[in-house]
Amino acid sequence: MPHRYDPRQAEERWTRWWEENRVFHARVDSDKPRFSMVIPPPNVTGVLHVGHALDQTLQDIFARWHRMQGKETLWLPGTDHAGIATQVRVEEELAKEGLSRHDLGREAFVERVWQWKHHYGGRILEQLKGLGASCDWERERFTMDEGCSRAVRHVFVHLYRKGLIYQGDYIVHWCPRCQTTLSDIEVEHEEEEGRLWTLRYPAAEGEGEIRVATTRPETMLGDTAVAVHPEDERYRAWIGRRVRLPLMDREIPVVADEAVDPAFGTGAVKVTPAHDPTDFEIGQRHNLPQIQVIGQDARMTAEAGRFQGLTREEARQAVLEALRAGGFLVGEEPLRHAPGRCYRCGTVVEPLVSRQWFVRMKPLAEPAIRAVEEGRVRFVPEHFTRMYLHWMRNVRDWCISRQLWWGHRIPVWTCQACGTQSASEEDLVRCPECGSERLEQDPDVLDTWFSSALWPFATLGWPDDTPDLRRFYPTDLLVTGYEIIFFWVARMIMMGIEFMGEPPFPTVLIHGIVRDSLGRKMSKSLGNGVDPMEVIAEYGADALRFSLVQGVGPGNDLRFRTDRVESARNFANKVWNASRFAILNLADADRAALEALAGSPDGLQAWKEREALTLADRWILSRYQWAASEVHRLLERFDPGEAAQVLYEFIWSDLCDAYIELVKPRLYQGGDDPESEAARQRRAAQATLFAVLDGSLRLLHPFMPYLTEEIWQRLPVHGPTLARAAWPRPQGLEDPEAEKQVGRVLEVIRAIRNLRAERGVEPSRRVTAVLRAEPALLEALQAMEREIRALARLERLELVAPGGAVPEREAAVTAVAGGVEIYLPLAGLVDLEKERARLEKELAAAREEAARARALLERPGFKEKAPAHVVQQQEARLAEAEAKEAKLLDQLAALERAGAGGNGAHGA
RNA sequence: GCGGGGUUAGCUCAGCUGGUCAGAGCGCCACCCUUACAAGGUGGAAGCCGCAGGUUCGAGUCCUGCACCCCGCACCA
Repeated sequence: MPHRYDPRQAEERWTRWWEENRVFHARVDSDKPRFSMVIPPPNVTGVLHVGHALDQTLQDIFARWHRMQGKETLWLPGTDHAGIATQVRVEEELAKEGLSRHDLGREAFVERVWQWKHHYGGRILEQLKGLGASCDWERERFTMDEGCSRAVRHVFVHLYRKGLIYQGDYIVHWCPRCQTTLSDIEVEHEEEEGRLWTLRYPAAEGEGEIRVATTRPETMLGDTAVAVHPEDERYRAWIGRRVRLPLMDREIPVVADEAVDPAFGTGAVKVTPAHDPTDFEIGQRHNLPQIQVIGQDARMTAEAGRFQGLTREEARQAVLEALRAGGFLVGEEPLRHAPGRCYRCGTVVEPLVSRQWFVRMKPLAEPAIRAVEEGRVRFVPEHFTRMYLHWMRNVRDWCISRQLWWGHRIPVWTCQACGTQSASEEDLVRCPECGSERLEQDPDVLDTWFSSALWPFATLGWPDDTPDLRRFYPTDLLVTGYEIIFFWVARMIMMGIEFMGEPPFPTVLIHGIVRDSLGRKMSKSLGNGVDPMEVIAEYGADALRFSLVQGVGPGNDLRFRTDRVESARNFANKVWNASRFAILNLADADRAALEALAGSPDGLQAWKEREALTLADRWILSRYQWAASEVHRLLERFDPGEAAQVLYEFIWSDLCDAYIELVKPRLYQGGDDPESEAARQRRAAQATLFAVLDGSLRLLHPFMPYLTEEIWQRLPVHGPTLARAAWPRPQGLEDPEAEKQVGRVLEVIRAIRNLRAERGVEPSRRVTAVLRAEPALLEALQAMEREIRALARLERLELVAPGGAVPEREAAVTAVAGGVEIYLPLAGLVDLEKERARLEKELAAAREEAARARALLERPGFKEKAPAHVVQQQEARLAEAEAKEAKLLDQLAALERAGAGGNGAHGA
């Protein structure tokens, strides 16, 4: 076994082996309890970023955990067709050939996108395999595959017939670059520096003028009114009058509307119903005409008169100039505002009036709200519930039509003969009303999220009643980031209830986003993204996974730091080397004996030489038991970050730093005679080491699958794959007495090491230690004498009962730890002054400790009201501190006598 | 404006149902290539747990107020 873990070759090998052996395949016909989960489908054009890596790692931990618990585990992978992103990608490719999609025509273009998808799409899933994701790759799905497409049509037609999908002329967000509509949540607002101009609109008749403020002067060309608040005294007289719109020479009315904020700007607002959502609504209320002055290409239309053809930006300048020239521009000031931008490309969206398809949300939202209120769907951490409910209670209708070619085409046909509009699951060739074959299908496609909303059941075969669907729906857990709670989670809940009669999952585990080391969001424009594949190449997939999980607090964002990955890599190497040590020392172990110990719930209980286990063995088994139950408990609470921390600390501190060192003397001792005491002790050590290592690898496997599988396969006894080995359950190994005693022994060892370090004793120099303690403790020290000598690097260890002789004060350095008085006779190294200083410092600490416990115990009401075990605990703490204080005082007194009688340091 | 989150060691963050909880990683100091591991070992320094009150026998841990930071939603003429 090499002395360093090499992730690369292990990862390649096991990725292949797991897949070839269908280790992650979920059988629909097994009678085991099931666990099912669907992947949040990544964008088919996408490449893995570190945010996916976190999301996938969390899911994989739960999938592997349940699989090891014997559940028939389905984790279903796939991608979504990402309408805008994919179409844009292929259009860019075409552009290099000097072509546009219109040159190809719709059919050929869509064909071309499919080709692209087959070639490049889904690379992200290959990357997921490299991360160790234990998906059932045989069940990979795509939102545009045949089954999902059928589901989409079925859903559309159902909602259409139910009156929950309607078509209407509304103002919607239009992205001039992507050339499509966007839903409300696809528009992002971020504050930036803008300007607020004040314009002067003169009265059409009579005297006066009204001043309006605007951030978009170019839209004034399409103004069809000025609005003021009905209660606003300043403008009361203006209501009903008309003003003359500059540049356009058009008379427009002044109307009163509640939507106007009298405190903002001048208190009067220009109304452009065709280019502003609020103005659109004002226009509806007052029957105002809509004049579209900006087109879908973000250039001025013919309605803009002499400004026709200019871009929005050019028009703004030109309009301002013209206004200024005409004396209509009366003010300009800076203003922070947040214009809407396309979440895909960042272009400022243009609100435009057009005919679009909408989903009526209220009827769908109500049961989805109830499901969460009644706890049938639960968010973890819980506070995301409020976010969900708040949004759902105020939800607005969802614009689902997109002016793209790549996507599910809206299954609605309009008869050119009789004008009937029909929705149909099958392609319509004949008008159901008049029988005409002159039918035209709606040109738009559906929002990608419309199909994603069906993901948990469409991927299991719905609308057919399939065995998969019956077996694996509803799923058991959804893991995703908070940024898509509205986009995806809420819509899945609505659709799941509407079409399956129950929510698609009982639990939604929400995590934060991964930021860069400075806490900034990762973005292409900043160039601060981290490529997980590069991280994997350098540190290994397990290290990346572990560093992400370790850094994750419930629902919180986390910063990606290379030093954490490095630390996780070091941990992997630590596990590797500890295992290497164990495996080397298990070479001659009795396989049959180990067999009984491997992963068996009562292996150690039933082990035939159980009585040979030492205090140290019982200690590590107890610690292991604690770690195992903690990890299990924390995973049940959906807190893998804390679980990872428990494992890290148990393996590194207890197993590696303490137990392996403690066990070395026994393992290194020879013994040709298998009946000898030495041989028995050695077998006990091997058994314990094996049982704990085997169990630890199982516990660690969901977090670091490759490393653990690679090691596990090298154990003298192992199964076909750790991925399906049994998850450790309680085995009754708790041993409080052993924990306490070994805890004290370790304290003593640390104190001796401390004394050596402070006195500058070379590590290679063997010294003698004299320990004085109560009989009960003495027994433990006696039992572990060899281990103490090894770890504290002692030549000799003398154990002395209370009152027994200890070295002369001037000839030894001393300490008190774990209830034991420690004397190190260090000829020539004793400095009485330093000794005094150190002992006094310790004494102060002990006194402080005692004082704290005493204060608590003496506090009025404490003994009466605090639970008994807490009182006992504090009493024990006080007794311990007082005992230590007494011992230190003894040592100090001895020091005084020595100091008075001698001249400090001299040989013993 | 409504809602949520955060403020704990130099840095990044854990601390669940209030009672050894003052922790980890990285960094820092000293010593050590001790036969699993220098991607390591041993020892060490370092924090009045944002501020002010309150509840309680007892509060980083619960409540109230305040300050600063972050994020949703709405508004953004």
